Parts: sequence; C-alpha cells; structure tokens
Amino acid sequence: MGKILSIGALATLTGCKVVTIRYYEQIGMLPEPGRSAGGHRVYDRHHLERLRFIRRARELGFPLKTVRGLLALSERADDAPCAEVDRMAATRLREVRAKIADLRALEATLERLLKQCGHTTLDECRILDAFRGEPVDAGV
Amino acid sequence: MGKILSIGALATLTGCKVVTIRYYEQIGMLPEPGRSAGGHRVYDRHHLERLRFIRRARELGFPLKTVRGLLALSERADDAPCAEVDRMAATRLREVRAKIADLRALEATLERLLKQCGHTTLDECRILDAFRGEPVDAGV
DNA sequence: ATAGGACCTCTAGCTGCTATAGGTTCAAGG
DNA sequence: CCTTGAACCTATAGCAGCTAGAGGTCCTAT
Repeated sequence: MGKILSIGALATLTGCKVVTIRYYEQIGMLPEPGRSAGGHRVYDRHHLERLRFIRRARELGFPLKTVRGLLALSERADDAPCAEVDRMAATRLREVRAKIADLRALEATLERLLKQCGHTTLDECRILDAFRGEPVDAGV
Repeated sequence: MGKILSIGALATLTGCKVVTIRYYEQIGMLPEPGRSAGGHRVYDRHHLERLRFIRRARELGFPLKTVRGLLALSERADDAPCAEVDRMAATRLREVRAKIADLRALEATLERLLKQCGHTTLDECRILDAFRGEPVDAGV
C-alpha cells in the first residue's frame, strides 16, 4: 500500500537520525521526496527501502561511496554477473581483518603497559616512561 | 648537545609528516619553535621529545585531547599518584576491546554473506538480498 | 484557539589530518 | 659568487560522515 511517511517516522523505522536523512538527501544518496502543502518532506515505501539498504551497508562499514555502487547494482538487478558485489564485500572483509589485527596489537601493548604500572607516582610512572623513552616498536 | 633541527629533519626522526607538525603547532600541541633568519622553523631536543611522545600516544589511538592530558601529567612528573594515567590507559583499552568485538561481528557477517554468494547474477545475488530484505540483525 | 512537538533552512563544527596554490629560503655544485 | 632545485613558508579549502545550533514555520491534539 502507498503508506506515507514523515521524516520522523522514516527515522524511527530505519534507526537513522532525522538530520542524517536530510544529509543523505543533500549528498544525493536519497532522492528528493515529495512535500506536504506546508513544505514537510513526504516519503514512501521506496524511500524506506532505499534508506534501509543504505543503513545496512553502512552498519557493515561500507563507505558511502561504495554504498552508492551497491545501490546502483541492486537497482540494475539484471543477469549481469554479481562478481563486483562479491569483490566489494571481499575488500571490506580484508579491511575489517586488517583493522582487527591492528587493534589486537594495540590491545597487547596497552595490556602490557597497564601490567607494568606500579600504581605509584607520576615521576616514576612506567606508562609515561613508555611514551617518553627512546624509539621502540609499540607492538610485540 | 643542543642540536638544531629543521622541520624536515624532525619529520624524519619522528615519522610525522611536515604538514602534521605544523598542524600540531597550530592547535597548540607543540610549542612554537624558534625561527631562522629567513623564517624557517628551528627545533631543538625538547620539541623532538615532545613530538615523539605525541606520536607514540597517537599510535596507541589516544585522541589528541587525551594526549594533551598525558603530556601535562608527564611534564608535572611530581609525586602525585599516577592513577589518572592508569585510568586513561584503561579507558583506551576498553575502547579497543569494544572495537575489536564490533569488528569481529562484522567479520562474521561478511564471511557469511560471502559464503552464501552463489557467484551468479545480479538479480539473484544473495549479498544484495541481504541489504534489501526485511530488517534482520546484521550480527550473529 | 493554542500549546508544544515536529518540522523547515542555513551555517558552522567535529577529528585529524591532507592537499593545493603561490611564493621564499637554503645548501650544494660549478 | 651565482645558480638551481629541494625544502621551506603562509593561507585556504577539502576529506568522511555526520552533528549541533539558531531562528523560524507547521501540524495536531486538546
């Protein structure tokens, strides 16, 4: 059915903030909706679906630029091979894994620093020493 | 010894880019250095140490605001307890762990999507379906 | 009729840099 | 001493992805 939605309703349904919806419109991620007599934005099912798509892709960490590409492919939806979608997801997966590896190294370093801390005074703080000392690899 | 450094030399020694050093000066993270007759910045050992401190803290992901606090505590270096340093590091560790957990959920979702992909055509792409379908928890 | 919440536009701000333009200085080779 | 070209200078704008604020209008329920 052609249910009609205010921007606030759309925000509630998608978990997207009102200002973010307007921002997406501004940068062309969402088509301009209709307007009520008084100038309020009026959305329909298509906007809802598109915004949900965007939100989900964003939750997986795809940058907006990539989301645009995914939307384009989704709208095409013909019999072309979906290899490009696959590639985008694989790229994102590699990024996520790389980031996890980085963060794990940080985690180890921070754990080590915290363990070393004698809980004494500023002038003999081992954590501050670690920042001050001669160049050392932060990781390992 | 009172060795003198150009901004480029400082950049090389710290692994920090020249423009970033100027940026740090601009936002008050680094004190204004002396100048040569022609107006070039001239740094000394103190700048080098301070910048190294900043870099190391940044590598661990502390935001600049926190680095300011750490620098202040490092410069105090009296017999006050170092609990605050400890707290900052512990906070950062919690953030890192939370981020790792988030990313692992993303990793699992992306792996699942990629595994589902039948490598066929756009109109029956499972990955796109996942973005399009009804609301589902992305994780688990 | 009116209150107050939801909506409107516009501009500026956030983090942490990075990029560009258009010019000046410095150090090494001839 | 002079030239060349790398390194330096300032100033402004841009990136991602929103978020916040000011100052005003609309809509709906009582």
